[in-house]
Amino acid sequence: MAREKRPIRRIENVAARQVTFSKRRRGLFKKAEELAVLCDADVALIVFSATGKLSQFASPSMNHIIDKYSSHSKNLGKSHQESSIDLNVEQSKYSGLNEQLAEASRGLRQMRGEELEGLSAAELHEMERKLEAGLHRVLSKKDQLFMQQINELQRKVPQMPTAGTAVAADTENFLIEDGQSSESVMTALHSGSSHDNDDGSDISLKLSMSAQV
Amino acid sequence: MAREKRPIRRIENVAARQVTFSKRRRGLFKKAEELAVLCDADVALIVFSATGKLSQFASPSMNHIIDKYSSHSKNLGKSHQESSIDLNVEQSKYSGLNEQLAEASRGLRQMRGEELEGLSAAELHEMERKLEAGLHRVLSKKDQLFMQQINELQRKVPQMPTAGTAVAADTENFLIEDGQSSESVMTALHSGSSHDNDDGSDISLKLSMSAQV
DNA sequence: AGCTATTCATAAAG
DNA sequence: TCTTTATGAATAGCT
Repeated sequence: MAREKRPIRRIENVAARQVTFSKRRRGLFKKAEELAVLCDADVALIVFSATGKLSQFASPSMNHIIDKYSSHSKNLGKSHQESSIDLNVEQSKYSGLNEQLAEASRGLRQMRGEELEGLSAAELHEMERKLEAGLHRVLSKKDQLFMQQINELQRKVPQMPTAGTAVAADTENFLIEDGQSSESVMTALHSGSSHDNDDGSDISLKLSMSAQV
Repeated sequence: MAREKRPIRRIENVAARQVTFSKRRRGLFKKAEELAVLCDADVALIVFSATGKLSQFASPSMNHIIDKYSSHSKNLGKSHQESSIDLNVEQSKYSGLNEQLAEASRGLRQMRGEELEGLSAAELHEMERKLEAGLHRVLSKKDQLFMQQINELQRKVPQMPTAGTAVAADTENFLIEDGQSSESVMTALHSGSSHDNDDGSDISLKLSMSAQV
């Protein structure tokens, strides 16, 4: 779609392939979300680059859709039905807990900025307020911690001029730097960042019923 | 992309939504396949129409990619082995529900900036990063929402000078990546078509269970 | 990463 | 749904 039409076959040049991958992946994910939003469809997109990097998008959530997909394809023949029933029974026992957990997980995801699709401007504003409040407390706590450490060091090394300048406590030069996070807007589902699973403990079990007409 | 730009929000008119769904779904699948071929990537795309019809595309195969995805979603189990195997693992998870709920709740409280006492500077920094990321997404979403509303109003009131300079609502996907090596083969699978009678006949009730870790 | 020239995708209408 | 057409988007090749 540009200076020249590109035949649809594997791009041999590695650099060119990577560039094209980046550009097209972006476009693909954008269109996936547009389809989900415009047409009220459930969409899940998983992409592994040739080098193994994962990108994903899901609306409403990857787990939801994969579950739906699994149960959908099982209708095609397995004696899966019985285990399904068992599971449902099993599930009802815990539905109370499950709901609580689902709600907590949803709260966490929203705090992370995921799953924002359905929210109104007012609700978004409320989220913003909460996040800012939380951020403020975390920053305060961090400052406090640094201050403690600095004071402690100063006590140990009284020779050092207590210059207030040293206190600046540029709260930013610490080891963790993640720099790379992606830019932009949009609610996509994501997981697995480079050095830690954003809170790997996002477990949710939910019981849902929906009627689509 | 045509006679007029269509704002990216749910299409209310059922017939129009259906038409758009058909067109865009075709385009999306085409691009998904092109990405897989051109860039030697593993791609899985699952789409459920608003009426519950399934369409799918997968580069080596859906199972291959979902498995890869599952194991990629590191640590703790994945839940979607259903297509492959164990439902037993699922059950064993029930026993830990309480713990999981407790942990999720703790996560929420920490996101709110409570209970920060025990954390190290590095952990605080990480919390800060997460909160900022979440805040950024929320703000972006809010901007996006406003933009939509403004655009909508401007379309309704064309007399109004387009003063606002319709700032490009930079809508992008948020993808996060992770490394892992892999090889890829190519086998495309594609199925699905739509034929929904939005007359309100296609009714489906579903009961689903999902566990996200 | 940005920039165009082109090709592609698609909204509206038939 | 399929076709046509005008127009907005995506993107290949460069820098």
